[in-house]
Amino acid sequence: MKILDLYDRLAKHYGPSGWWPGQTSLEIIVGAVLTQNTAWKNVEKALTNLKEAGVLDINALYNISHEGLASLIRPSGYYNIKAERLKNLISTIMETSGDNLDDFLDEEANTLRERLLFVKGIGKETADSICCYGAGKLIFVVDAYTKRILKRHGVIESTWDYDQIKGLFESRLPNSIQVYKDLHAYMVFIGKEFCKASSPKCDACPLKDW
DNA sequence: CACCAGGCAAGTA
DNA sequence: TACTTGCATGGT
Repeated sequence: MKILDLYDRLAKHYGPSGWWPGQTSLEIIVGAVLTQNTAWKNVEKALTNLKEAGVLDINALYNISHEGLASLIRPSGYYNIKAERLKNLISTIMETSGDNLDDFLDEEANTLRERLLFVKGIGKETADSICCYGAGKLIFVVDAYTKRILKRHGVIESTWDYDQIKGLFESRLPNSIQVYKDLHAYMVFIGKEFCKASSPKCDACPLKDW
């Protein structure tokens, strides 16, 4: 099957992806919000600021002011709206599980996903990143690169929506969290390097004759 | 200088 | 359903 072959080729080409770079589950979920439409390098600066200020902590994030939070995450861009989104997420965690993030994440996969999607500012990609990388759930993360790559290889039509593409991967991949994590990362690697919207470099692409 | 980065929500037609 | 726009910093 094509999707399995896709994983095999990329795993051989790249090896372990190293994603998600976060150390703790809290760092991963905060990073998931901060990286929305933003380069990871800028997210790292924001995360460093949060750590140095001692607020990479559920209670601290719950108690910090909007202005204080916004100023710390400034390097990751969209700082006002992201401060709001982080506050919304932290509030939902507090209301659901108190300050126990592990309890919040230790929930049936689709229940967790729906709780996350209910939060204003958490869309499908961010929710699924939190489920997959933060909570270790077998939920495949779809992004714009993945859609473009599959479309260019004739696997899908442009009418396919997010959940259809997610379902395609989940129905074809083995039940391995490591496979889910690495394959999404590989799709981003390929998208950035070889499958850009303008000036794609198909000659050098590892998926040339996939 | 232009363009992109590991999106989302709200508004319009 | 399918576009369009605002949100904002930092790297290439």
